[in-house]
Amino acid sequence: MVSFTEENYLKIIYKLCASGDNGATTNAIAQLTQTKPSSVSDMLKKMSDRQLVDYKKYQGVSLTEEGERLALRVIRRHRLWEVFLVEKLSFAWDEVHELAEELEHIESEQLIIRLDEFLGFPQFDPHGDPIPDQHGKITKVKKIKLTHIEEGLQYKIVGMEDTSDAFLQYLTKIGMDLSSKVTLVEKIEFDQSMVLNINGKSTTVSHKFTENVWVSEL
Amino acid sequence: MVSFTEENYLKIIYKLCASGDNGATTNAIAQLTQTKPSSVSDMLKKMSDRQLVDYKKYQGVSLTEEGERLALRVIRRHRLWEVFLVEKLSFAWDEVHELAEELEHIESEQLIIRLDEFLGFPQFDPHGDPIPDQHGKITKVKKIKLTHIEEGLQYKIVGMEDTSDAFLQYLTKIGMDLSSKVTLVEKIEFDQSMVLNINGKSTTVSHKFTENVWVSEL
DNA sequence: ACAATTTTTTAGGTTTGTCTAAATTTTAAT
DNA sequence: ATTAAAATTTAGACAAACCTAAAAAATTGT
Ligand SMILES: [Mn+2]
Ligand SMILES: [Mn+2]
Ligand SMILES: [Mn+2]
Ligand SMILES: [Mn+2]
Repeated sequence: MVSFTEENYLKIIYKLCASGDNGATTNAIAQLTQTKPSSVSDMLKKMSDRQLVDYKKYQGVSLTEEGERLALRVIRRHRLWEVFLVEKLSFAWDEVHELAEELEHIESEQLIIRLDEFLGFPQFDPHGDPIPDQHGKITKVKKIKLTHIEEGLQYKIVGMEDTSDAFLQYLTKIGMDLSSKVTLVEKIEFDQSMVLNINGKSTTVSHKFTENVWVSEL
Repeated sequence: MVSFTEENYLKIIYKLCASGDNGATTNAIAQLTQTKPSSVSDMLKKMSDRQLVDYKKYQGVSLTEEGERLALRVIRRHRLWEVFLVEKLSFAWDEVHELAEELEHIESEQLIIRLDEFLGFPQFDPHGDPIPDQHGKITKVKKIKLTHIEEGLQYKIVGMEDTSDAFLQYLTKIGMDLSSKVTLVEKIEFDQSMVLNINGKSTTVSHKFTENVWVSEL
């Protein structure tokens, strides 16, 4: 049996390891769990004893095979609940994260199998992130950061790096969402900001912004 | 903020007070929470400090107004989730209790409002129990125990006292469910067992059985 | 009324997950 | 190669919710 808290740690460690190539650091985990680094150290020791993570003092941490299996289960549940909330209960995509953060911990294989079926076996969540199947397998999509798009080509938004409410609300404000079509109008060398054409409308966005949006070529 | 555990206590105390007319006892609560009486004593003291219950040592316990408000919120959530699981995810009525026991603690007013709407504002849960509205108001139905039905009249099943899996499975086995139609064929004075006509089929049931089924006259 | 039994509470502990403050290790800067 | 700074871990505590064993209060039977 893996606790609520352990599930949150597993998910966070999974994500930190997936983005960077080396293990997750104590401080990074503390920030995402909203706890102190000392608490994280404690927890990592316990999870290491339980063989959920590979951990050597001062050396960062990564998931064991079992840990990764469990992490992917939580991610699957999180994203399926997000689809449910948006598709069935008509929540906006920027309102569902916190709720899914709780729902993901309901422990029942049957529940998730039936929810998946009820939703029509969705492949992606409302933020464009792939939903692992029952065996933890994820559909990989070829995607690049908005930062690196080229003039003359057409792109489709497929996901966001930052999924904070603030960011998602800003996206809504400038009329960008999943499957929006984008082309590069002009790249400003000075500060790497970009003038984009989003669904026909021209908008200027910062480098920080373009680093947080994933697109794929059409 | 009321914790997961407190919500379970509130619900249990509500139900114990609703059935019997005097307050809930420590032992009864311990049995339903699956804890020891000493743990219940501890918890009651804490909940009393927080003004969720009226509690005097050795005197049993009942809910304050605030406690009752919170209890009804949890009951509402529990029953709405049960409807969701049966109506939308096609679970059987005897499979949903444990799951709803977890889902009921997800904290979000909006979630429940939208779930209620999605389900079409149901009045009763899959076991025939009324669902409190947003303000905690419950639709009362005139109902009697199966034990007290009379010959010559027609009755409809409207709820169960015992909602354990064992009981619900037995009901399924003898072909009785919510809104089944029942008439009394014969009452055996010796042991108070009854021969019933359930949807046209004749079945004999014990006194213990009839004490656990609620019906209303048609 | 009084002893026996049952119910309830108190005392003292445990586990989980967190904290602050202090110590240690690693990394970065001279 | 030292030293300063940053990251991490340890030490010692705490709150929530539970436990067992023992004490106290309430109830029951005679
Ligand atoms: Mn979570
Ligand atoms: Mn998502
Ligand atoms: Mn519950
Ligand atoms: Mn029910």
